Amino acid sequence: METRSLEAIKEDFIQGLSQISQFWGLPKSMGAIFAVLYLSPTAVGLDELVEKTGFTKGAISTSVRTLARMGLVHRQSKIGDRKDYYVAESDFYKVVRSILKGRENSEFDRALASVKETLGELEASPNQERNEDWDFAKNRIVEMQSFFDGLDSLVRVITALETMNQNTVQKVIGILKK
Amino acid sequence: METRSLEAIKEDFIQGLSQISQFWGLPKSMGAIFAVLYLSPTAVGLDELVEKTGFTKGAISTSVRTLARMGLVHRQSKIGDRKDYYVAESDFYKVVRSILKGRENSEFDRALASVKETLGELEASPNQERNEDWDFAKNRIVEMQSFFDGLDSLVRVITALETMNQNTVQKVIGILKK
DNA sequence: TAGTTTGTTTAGTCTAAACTAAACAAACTA
DNA sequence: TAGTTTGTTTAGTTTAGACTAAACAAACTA
Repeated sequence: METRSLEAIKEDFIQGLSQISQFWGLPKSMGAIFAVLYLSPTAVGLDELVEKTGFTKGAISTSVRTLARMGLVHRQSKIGDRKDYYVAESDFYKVVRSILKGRENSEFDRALASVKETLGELEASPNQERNEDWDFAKNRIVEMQSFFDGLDSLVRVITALETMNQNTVQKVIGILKK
Repeated sequence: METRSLEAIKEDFIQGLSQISQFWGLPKSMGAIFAVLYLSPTAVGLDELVEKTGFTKGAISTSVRTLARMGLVHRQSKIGDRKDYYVAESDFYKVVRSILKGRENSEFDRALASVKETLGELEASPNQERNEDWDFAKNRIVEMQSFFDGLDSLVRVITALETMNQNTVQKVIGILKK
């Protein structure tokens, strides 16, 4: 088997995370940036990110801020240096919880609220509208609500956890298996 | 409060699910189609979906097939009628498992495989490449692997479940809380 | 056979948003 | 003060992919 330089391998990794990023509907630049930071033992500045990823300053600037908002990277300052430096968050469980937390006020919740609103409107319908079709729709929407409420409780519990790690996952797996 | 006709309320619900669909990076048409089917007590044909959603035949045809592949809708035939009819899957837990199952051979797994490949290449590096930078990268990628492996086991267990319902979720929440 | 009724495929359009290049702003330095 | 070094914003380009319109295919019907 042919062996390759560490730099070449890192470049492949960057491409890989870019693909994953794009698969999840996120900008490819975000995956690339995270990949660079994740494999770097030291904090990395914006200009170095430009160099390593091939994106422009503007793209990096906006993407890295989004990453920071999601909790995937952290911004650092060095004393006597006005450059910003970035490091990757390497605790993925922390990342998961950070992303779940950022869910509030999101487009997602607004859309879900509209589903809840549908239920309210149905219940406010005058009696003569209440045929079998109405009953069916009402029941369906109530079912959907209760599913989403379950998910919501789950997310709430996860974000409230003080710690979360491999062991947490193992415990859950244990419960599900039996 | 003003009351509205059942049809008007349904239209709002269709818009709501279209939004959610788009939020998750899926075509809006998929959300709209599912909404129509979900609120319909009877199976619905392609032409009726066109009418109720406002999308063209082509769009409905492709979107509804994708929905079927994901397990969100089911195709039905009526004897002596060569039209296809569709119904919504109303058990969302079933949907979740169906989606998790369909994960194999997906773009996601191919990307993850490339991460695994990165690890293989690192381990095949000649000794003179192995400085602190190499060590750091190797450890980081091993950590990432183990996170994804944990997720993978979890998904595997979920897809293997014979049943999954509100109660399952409640049990998990119970575990996490304590 | 030609004509219908259905669903699929294809070629092209339109839109959203990621990205580039360059102007800008802010904080420092000589 | 003018000049640097940094990050951000903006105007415009590019691209991906959802969607439309129309051709097509397949299965039936007269």
